[in-house]
Amino acid sequence: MRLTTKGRFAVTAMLDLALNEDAKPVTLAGISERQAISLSYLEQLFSRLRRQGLVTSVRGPGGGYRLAKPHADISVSHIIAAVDELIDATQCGGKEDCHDAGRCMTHDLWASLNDKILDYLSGVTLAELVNNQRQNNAGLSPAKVHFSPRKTSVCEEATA
Amino acid sequence: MRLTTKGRFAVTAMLDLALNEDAKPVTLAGISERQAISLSYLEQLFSRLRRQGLVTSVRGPGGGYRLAKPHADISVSHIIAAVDELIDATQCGGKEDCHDAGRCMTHDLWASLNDKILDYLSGVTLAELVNNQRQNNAGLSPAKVHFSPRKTSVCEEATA
DNA sequence: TAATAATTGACTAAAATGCTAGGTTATTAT
DNA sequence: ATAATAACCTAGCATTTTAGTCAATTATTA
Repeated sequence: MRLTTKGRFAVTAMLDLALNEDAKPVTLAGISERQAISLSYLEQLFSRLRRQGLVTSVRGPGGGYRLAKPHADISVSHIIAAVDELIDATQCGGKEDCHDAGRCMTHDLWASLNDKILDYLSGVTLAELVNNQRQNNAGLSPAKVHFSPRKTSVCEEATA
Repeated sequence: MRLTTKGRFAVTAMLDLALNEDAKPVTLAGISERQAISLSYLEQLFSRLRRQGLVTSVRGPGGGYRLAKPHADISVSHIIAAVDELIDATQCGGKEDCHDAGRCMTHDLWASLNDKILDYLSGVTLAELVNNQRQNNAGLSPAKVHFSPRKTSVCEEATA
C-alpha cells in the first residue's frame, strides 16, 4: 500500500462519480471540470479502475462511467490499489530465504504494518465518504484544517 | 501523511538503531551494512531525523547516533513525517475560501482520512516494533505479528 | 452521418527517489 | 600534534513517478 497524490486523485474522482451518479453515466469531462483534474490524467486513472472492475463504461454520446458496485462495496483501499503500482518494501523481493538476520527485518515489519493500514482503508467505503460529503455540504462544516502552504493552489484562480 | 519507500527506509533505519542501541552510539556505516541502505542516503535521512529531534548525534571516532527519546515515545508517524515532505492533498492549499462546492471536496475528505491514518500510525511505536522484531528473531513465531491499534500500549501482548 | 465520449498509445516537463562523489568539521586515539 | 573516525554538508546524477498533452481510433447515439 502506497499513499500518494495519485491515489487521492483517484479517490476524489470516484467520490465525484458517486455523488453525481444518476440515470445517466458520469463523463470524465464533468469530473475534470468539477474536480480540476486534467481529462487525460483521468482517462489514465479510469482505464485502470475499469480494468480492476471498479467502474463500468458506456461509450458514445450520453455515455460515461458508472460505479460497478454499490457504494458500500467500494473501499478506499480498492481504489488506491487499482491506480497505484504496488511497491515491494522488502529488500528481498518477498523471498523467504534471506536469513541474514537483520537484512530482512523489513519483511515482517512492513508486511504487518501494510496489513494494518490496508485493513483500515478497507473499512472506509465510498458510501461513508458520500455521507460525510453530503452532511458537510448541507451546512455545518467547520473544517479547521491547515496544511502548510505549497505552490499549486488551483482554488485561488477558481474563487474569482 | 504520505507513505513511500523513503519513509519505510527511515523506519527501518530507526528500528535498526533501536535494536543495536548500546553503550556506544550506532554508526550510519553499521546501519548501512546491516540494512543495505546507502550511507549517503542514510546521512540525508538522519539529517532530517536529527533536526526533528528524533535522534542525537555524536561526532568523531566512537561517535554515531542515538535515539533522542524512549522507544515508546517514538512513533512511526513521527519518523515518516520527519523525512517525508508533507504534501497538500487539497487543491486549494488549505484555504477555507473555496466555496465552489465540489471543487474542494478533497478538503474535508483528506483532512479526516489523513487524520485517521495518522492516528493509527501514531499508535505504532518503536518499542512495539522492537518487541515484534525480537520475538520473531528469537522464537519461531510464524509471521503472526500484531500491532495494537491504539496509542500508548507499549508491550502488553509482547510478554507472555 | 455527425457528434459524442470512451479508449489507446506515444510522448513530455517536472518532480521525487535513491544514490555517488567529494568535501568540511568535530572528536578520539596514537 | 597527527592521523583516523564519523558526523555533516553540498552538488550532481540516473531513474522512476507524476501529471499532463496530443493525436488518433472505436463505439454509440441523435
